[in-house]
Amino acid sequence: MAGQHTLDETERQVQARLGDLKIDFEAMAVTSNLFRAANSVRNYLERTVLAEHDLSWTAFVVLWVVWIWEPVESRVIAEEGGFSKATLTGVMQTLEGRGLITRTRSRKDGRLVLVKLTAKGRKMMKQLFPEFNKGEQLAVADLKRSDLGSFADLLRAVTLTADSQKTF
Amino acid sequence: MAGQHTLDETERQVQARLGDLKIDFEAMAVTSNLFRAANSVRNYLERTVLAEHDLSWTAFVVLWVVWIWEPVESRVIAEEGGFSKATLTGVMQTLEGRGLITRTRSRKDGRLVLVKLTAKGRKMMKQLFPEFNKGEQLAVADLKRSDLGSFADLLRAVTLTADSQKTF
DNA sequence: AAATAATCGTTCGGGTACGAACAGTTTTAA
DNA sequence: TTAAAACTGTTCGTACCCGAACGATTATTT
Repeated sequence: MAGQHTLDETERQVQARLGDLKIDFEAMAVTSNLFRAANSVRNYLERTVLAEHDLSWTAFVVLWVVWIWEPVESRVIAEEGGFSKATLTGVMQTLEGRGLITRTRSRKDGRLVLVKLTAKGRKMMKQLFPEFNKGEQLAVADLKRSDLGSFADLLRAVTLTADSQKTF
Repeated sequence: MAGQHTLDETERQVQARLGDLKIDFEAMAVTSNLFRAANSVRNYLERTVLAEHDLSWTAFVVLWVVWIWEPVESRVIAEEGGFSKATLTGVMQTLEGRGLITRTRSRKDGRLVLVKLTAKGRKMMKQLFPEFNKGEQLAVADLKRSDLGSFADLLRAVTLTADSQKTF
């Protein structure tokens, strides 16, 4: 994954293909490294912690959100997890089939579906999350501890900016 | 996407479910915001720039790598783009069907497949990439320009750390 | 109260996404 | 040089992943 080409070389190639068109290479470096980093951490966690429990990334995110906020409506899970309602339906069918969550239609509002963990699901998360957090710790292990706060702030700022562009 | 729950509230809920088990909340904040940010930027770019050209995220990444480094071997594209060879095969079949790339077996090494853009593919990228870069610019528009360099460095460090954990 | 609009979760179709198994090619060992 | 090992890209099976269209429910308008 860690590209074998240098940043300089890449910039030269881009410029060669675009003539003297102005490109913002700093923005490009940030976003491309953002995707690389997210991909690497995700792959690492999927192949280690999550694989042991036979969970996909999205399945884990769903379980996590439900674990923290149950009972919780489907739309909240989708919004909190950053994927579509369509995706969520499929993943929840899998999780329900494995006996990790339950879905019940809300009595107050017939449009809503309330999601909860089963006892089995709660037991899994209680064991799984500390392992997952160990993996998160490893992923940032080479960073200066004092940088973590501002790093998270920068990431939050990017999220806010991108999300605000959503509706235009 | 931007979670409606505060960070403090989330931490309290996690701790309530784990008793006094030690959790690294700083690492958690970094990684969860990393995924949020990557997701938001990706969704934004997919819905705007890429949708206009009817391209998926991965399809764009493939085109980009080929555009810069053609002729390039399949394995390099997969490594550079951060996805599996199996995924790549499917995406390239789509792109070949749309007449954007060509695949030819290497004469020097019969195992390799060399990928190039067609004239149509090159024309598309020449128009598309500047638009894409405009989107990247927007995604980091609210950040201080002077922070971009160290931000990219932090992201690179996370990638290196996570990738080095890959083989254990 | 009746028509209209908004919201929610599901379904559908097509395109990723991955690990594992595979066949073909090249390299290495013996 | 022949057998074993390593490597590359494809196929297979299963599970996401999304936008669009849909039916059901609730809210808003008039």
